[in-house]
Amino acid sequence: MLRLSKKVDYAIILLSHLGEASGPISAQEVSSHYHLPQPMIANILKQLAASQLVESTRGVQGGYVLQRQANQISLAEIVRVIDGPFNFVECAHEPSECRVSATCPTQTPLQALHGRLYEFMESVTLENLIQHHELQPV
Amino acid sequence: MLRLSKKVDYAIILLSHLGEASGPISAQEVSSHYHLPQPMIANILKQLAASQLVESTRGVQGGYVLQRQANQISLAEIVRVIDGPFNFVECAHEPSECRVSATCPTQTPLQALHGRLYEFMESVTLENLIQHHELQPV
DNA sequence: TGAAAAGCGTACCAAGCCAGTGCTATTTTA
DNA sequence: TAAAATAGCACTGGCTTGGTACGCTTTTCA
Repeated sequence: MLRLSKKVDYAIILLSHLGEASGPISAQEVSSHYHLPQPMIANILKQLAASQLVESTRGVQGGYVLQRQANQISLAEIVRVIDGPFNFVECAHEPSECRVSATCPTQTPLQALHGRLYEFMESVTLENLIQHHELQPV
Repeated sequence: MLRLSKKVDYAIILLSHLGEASGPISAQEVSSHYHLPQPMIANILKQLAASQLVESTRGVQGGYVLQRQANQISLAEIVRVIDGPFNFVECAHEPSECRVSATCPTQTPLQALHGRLYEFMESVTLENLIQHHELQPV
């Protein structure tokens, strides 16, 4: 639990791969390179394209390239695009949906915690993930 | 996604409540105080007791008390006890279960990321959550 | 001594989510 | 015009999560 979804894992791999390539890469290429299911990969790339993280070219010799530089793409953004908004605790975005928000003794610190994690994930870029850089402190 | 499970949320509330109480608190008391389902609360307290986070006393006037001081209980431990081992990425504990571990370009940095998050969650104590303390940097 | 208050153990279930699939249409190039 | 690609859907099976049920033991107290 509390793990990145498989789709996010795949997205990170895909984006890293694109980040290191020079030309457009097709879903087919990536899926055969990593032995991952092609339809899955294709779907994720579609999502990334719809969210303007990658640019797509149709047709023969088409494929995907990063739309921004790797140091301009944060882990938080990747997660958000694939899995939807990041909610470490329910009350972070929808306090009204929490049954105990009126009496909850830990709401404030949990929201602070959420903020800290979010900043952390914002600070980690695709470039960090590609280059095996030491991750800088939060 | 990437959120604490409801059970962990409840566990944090429970433990905070116990941390601020003087005597043993029963499942009944907590559930009526926060308007949470009693069987759910009882189950979580059982788990916490089985994991030596809280101490239980049976019988009339029985209930639960923290077994350690609030500054000796980390968020990581609460999550681990309720949800099982924390696996931000699959490869953090079971590289063999990852289909692409041989060729994955981001394994090392993701594991580093996992380590950073884990340390962070280790560093946040129940006391922090109770006292609305500023969370210290990672 | 027995009823009530509390925890213990374990099994169970329904709804929702996630990983993965399928299909058809469109675009581009050779 | 065929082949290689993306685009846009809709669908599904299985696992996880949140929550429930039930019978048992321990302790207190009238």
